[in-house]
Order: sequence, then C-alpha cells, then structure tokens
Amino acid sequence: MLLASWNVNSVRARIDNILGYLDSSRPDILMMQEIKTEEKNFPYNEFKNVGYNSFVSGQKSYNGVAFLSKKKIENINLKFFNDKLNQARIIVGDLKLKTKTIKLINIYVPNGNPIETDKYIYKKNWLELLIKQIEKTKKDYGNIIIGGDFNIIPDEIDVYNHKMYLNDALFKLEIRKKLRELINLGFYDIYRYFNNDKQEYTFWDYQAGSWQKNNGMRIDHFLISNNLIDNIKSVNINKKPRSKIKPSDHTPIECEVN
DNA sequence: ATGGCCGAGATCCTCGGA
Repeated sequence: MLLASWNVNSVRARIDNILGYLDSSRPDILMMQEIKTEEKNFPYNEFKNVGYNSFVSGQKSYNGVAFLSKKKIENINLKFFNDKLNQARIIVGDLKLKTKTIKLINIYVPNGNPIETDKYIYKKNWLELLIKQIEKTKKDYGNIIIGGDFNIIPDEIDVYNHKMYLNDALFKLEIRKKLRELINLGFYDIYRYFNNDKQEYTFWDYQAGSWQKNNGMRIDHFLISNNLIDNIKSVNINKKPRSKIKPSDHTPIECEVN
C-alpha cells in the first residue's frame, strides 16, 4: 500500500498537478495540506472520477487538510484536540486492513513566523496540544501514522543553510525539541530511519530560484509508530511534482506500507 | 552585492506562507 503526503498549496489551483500525480504514482492514500478551500468548493467529483474518496476539513483561503483514498477511511475526526483559533489543520481517521487498524493523522502545523509574534506562541501551543493528545491516543492504539507538513526542520542536515534558520520558527531549538518529544512517545521519522545521512528536501521556496539552486528544506514528514516499523518497506521523496508547470512549493513524500 | 513568488479574496492591495 502506497501512502503519500503532499502540501498542495491550494487544491483548486493545483487540480491538474494533483490529478497528474495520482495518475502516475497511484497512491492508495494521499494526505493533502493547505487545500485553501471550504468543503462546498472542494473538487470531490474530479477525484471520484479517478477512483478516490475524499475526506475533507476545509477552510476559506487558508489551511485545510484532506485525505484522498481508494478505500474507505472510518471514524473521521476533525477535532482531535481543541484548537482555540479553530483552524482546519488536522484530520484523523481509521484505516482498516486485513490484520490491523491504523490510525492515520494528517497534520498541517502552523508556520510560526515571525517568532516575536502570537503566531509563534500559537505554533508552540498547537504542538503541545498535539503531543498531549497523541500520548493519550498511543495508550489505546498501537498502530499510528502521523503524516503531513510539520513546518519543522528536524536537524542541520535537513536544510540548505541551517545558520540562516537559527531564529526561524521552522528551526528554533525549542520547536525542534517538540518534534523530538513527539518522536520519543514511540515513533520513527521514517525518512531518516531509511536514510542515515542523505540530504533531501520536500520544500523549495518560490522565491530566489530556490528550486534551481536546490535551496530547500525537509519539513514534510511521516512519523511511524514503533509497532509498525516492520511493515514499512520503503520511503521516497518524489521530486517530480515540484518540477512541473505551476507547481506547489512542496513535493510529496511517499511511504510503502505492508 | 542584491533581489528575485504565489494563492485567495477583495479590489488594483493585503495577508499568509516558509
């Protein structure tokens, strides 16, 4: 089973790119972030026509997350924890396989810049609430996959010039520690698990020729609960969608699950 | 040495992104 996660930066502006990606990579499940639209304007039919069901948490202009899935995803939950600003940043559901059920958690973590503002406080609080709720969930469910745009650069190797990002909400030590705390609940950063010292990115800014210069960062992740580690066959950052016409600034991360 | 983008939504600019 191929599981993918992609910050599409508007599902409607990106519809041709997304359909192209589904056609060439055929993921069983695609977790999308930043769909930037309400449910009433979500292109359900375009995805239905190519064999995917949509499960959507929408919001006008900003944020928004969704699952596209060939199979049904059950017990969809848009209120995994109480986000005081009520932004559409998380969607949770159960994937029932023959031998097990996997809890799928699709997240779009707040950016948090600039760091001297409420936006940074919101990011930190959001991560703390997420960690608390994952800790609770871990007691009842062994099989958890958290995927999405974490807006966190895990380590120096994960960005083209880490010194430039020391006081950035994506790389501040305080924020990276939150990711570490989450992983320490019993997860693997599955990209790094399979790639010890490989330097690859999932995001390149639209500005300053970042893509051409490979000035990127690895901020989209899959965290796999310990129980599932033997079920993961491979992980791949698929750079093709970033090279297309009118691309998202992110590219998909893909994970092959038994 | 510097600056370079893009999407949404309401107007021809602002906000947010990272």
